[in-house]
Amino acid sequence: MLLNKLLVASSPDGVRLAARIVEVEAYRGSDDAGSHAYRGMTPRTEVMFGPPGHLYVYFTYGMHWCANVVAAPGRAGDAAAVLLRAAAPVDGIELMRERRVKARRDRDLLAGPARLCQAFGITGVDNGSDLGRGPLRIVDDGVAPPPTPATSTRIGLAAGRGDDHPWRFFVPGDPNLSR
DNA sequence: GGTGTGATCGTA
DNA sequence: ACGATCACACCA
Repeated sequence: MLLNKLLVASSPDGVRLAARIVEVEAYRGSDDAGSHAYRGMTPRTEVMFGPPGHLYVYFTYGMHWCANVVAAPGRAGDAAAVLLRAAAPVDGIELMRERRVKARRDRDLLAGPARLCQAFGITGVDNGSDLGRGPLRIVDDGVAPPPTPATSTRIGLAAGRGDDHPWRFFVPGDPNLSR
């Protein structure tokens, strides 16, 4: 359960960035038509088939990066990942504002998978990085997950492409959720 | 608050 | 040809 865990990054200039994860989506593999891994492993999705706890980063719409945490698949040889969709700023808000000039208010800094990557400086060079060892980490600082996480269908999927699975999970009422 | 549209390019 | 999106314009 990633909800309410802390995403932490130390930028090159030593600034600590931290944000509390408030919205995620689960993606599976061969049984999930909405997943990049649906049609098996490709160069792009290789990391998704690898060890859990690593970062799967992909490029989409010709301009955006999005980041997933690789998870343990239901069956060996299959794939699973959790897309980081939104987070609440905790530390390093100044740097986040510099990287997200278009954000009108602070709750827009991390409210969306590509926005989150922009604020944290996550790009393709981070693909495959180990979240337990690298400059990007996910930390449990003792804040419990919401007792009853809210759920919905996943966002941005075409009809019939797994869009009916209720695999979006979020902290109910959090102001930093994606649109 | 909501809806609609263009941007921009790697992937299959 | 299309996408696990965003920003902006416009309407309410």
